[in-house]
Amino acid sequence: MKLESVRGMRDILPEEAVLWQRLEGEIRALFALYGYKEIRPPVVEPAELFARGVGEATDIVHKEMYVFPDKKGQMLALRPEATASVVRAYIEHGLYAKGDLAKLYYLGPMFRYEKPQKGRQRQFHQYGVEALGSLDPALDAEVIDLAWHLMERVGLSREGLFLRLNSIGCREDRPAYREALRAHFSARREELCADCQRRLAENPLRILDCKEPQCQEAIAAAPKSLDYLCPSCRAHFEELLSLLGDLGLAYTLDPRLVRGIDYYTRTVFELCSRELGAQDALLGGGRYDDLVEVLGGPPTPGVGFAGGMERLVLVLSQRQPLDAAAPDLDAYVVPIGAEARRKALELLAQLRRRGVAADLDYLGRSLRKAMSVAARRARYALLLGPDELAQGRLTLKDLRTGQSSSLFLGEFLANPRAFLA
RNA sequence: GGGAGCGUAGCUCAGCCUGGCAGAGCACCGCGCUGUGGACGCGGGGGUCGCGGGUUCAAGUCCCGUCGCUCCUCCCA
Repeated sequence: MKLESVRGMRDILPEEAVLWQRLEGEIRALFALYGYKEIRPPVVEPAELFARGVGEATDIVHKEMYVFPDKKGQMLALRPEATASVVRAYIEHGLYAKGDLAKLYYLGPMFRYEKPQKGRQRQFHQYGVEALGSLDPALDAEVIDLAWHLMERVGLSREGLFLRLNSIGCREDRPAYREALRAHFSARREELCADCQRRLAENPLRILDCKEPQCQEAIAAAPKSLDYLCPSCRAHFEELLSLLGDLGLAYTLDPRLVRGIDYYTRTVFELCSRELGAQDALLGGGRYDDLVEVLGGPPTPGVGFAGGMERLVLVLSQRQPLDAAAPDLDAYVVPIGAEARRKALELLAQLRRRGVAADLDYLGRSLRKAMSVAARRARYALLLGPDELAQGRLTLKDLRTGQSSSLFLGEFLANPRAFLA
């Protein structure tokens, strides 16, 4: 039997990994710029954490979570998202007792058992931030500013993106809104699709998300969560909109935006790309003011977002195809003859100790072939043959211009950087 | 979970409809050029045609199953 990677879990090969490294670097740098510190929770957690945190009834937990017993029968889960883990760690280590906001970020693999397709894998990677401990709408605005800033930083223009924004209110507002939706849709039950008739009983909020044409009219006429906000939630949302205006950040109010995780309260948002297909959400997030308490900590509000690495890589690489031929070395050493090769190994070791990225041929290729590899991988070739050995020199060839020059080995090694501009 | 399309060389794909020697381009290796890459020419290596079963004198081609990928639905990152 041929061994292959598990369905929905793919290899990121060196060519693509270059882009991943660049993105991860920019993400870390930007998060640090906003005062977020990295946290690395485990990939495996008690299954119950997600059942309680994300919500037993959500698709993510109910249908898509990898759950398995360990050798003692404890039910574990591969994390389907990281917010619940971060909050668990926040409570477990008493981070709320440090007397300040906890601003945390993470980067890593998540797992959901779904049908794989473009922009959706079973093992995928998310980056995200969580700010725990303040209800200030300025923090919502900061998180959204960070999201926009990150997109700009990695090279995505504002024109190709749009931010969907909504407020779904706090837990006091929810029952009244749910009833209003139920009343509205019950009256028009006949025009709803089969799925939505079922949702009517289970969770009428979900109907807003439906894309069936036959449901659109009823959805358009549905009561909006914004009309059911309590005075404090309304004030919070209005302040957020005003702050976004000050920061010049575009948004589209979307009364249909509900999101698929139970812990959200008040602000919810998604940043989407116009250049992707069905899976167009690059990142999504919002407030979760009850989550810390639900997971056993002191009442603590929180806000954050999570973005998908794969989707970012997808958008970026479809605008700018990956360059497989990009040189990865400063210099390629090309020895001629057995004696020169011994000397070349020594030269190579010294170059690397001086911070010069260098390599040589280990496949016994011909000089011609070695030069061709050199041209592909490095800007400079360092030739070392009997002639050079006799004089204590080496030949430096600039592979871009084709110009060669002869240098004394000692002089070159004293400061190789000076010759490898 | 439901629907559609596609799996042939490392990569991109042709061949399948209408069964009859497994192909092209790129990449790789060698030589022309034994101390110098990109161009050119000549030559070469590489394949259980995704996997399993069936029909047939004969299956890459037709049928069934299965696995994988892609798209839609769904869900979301």
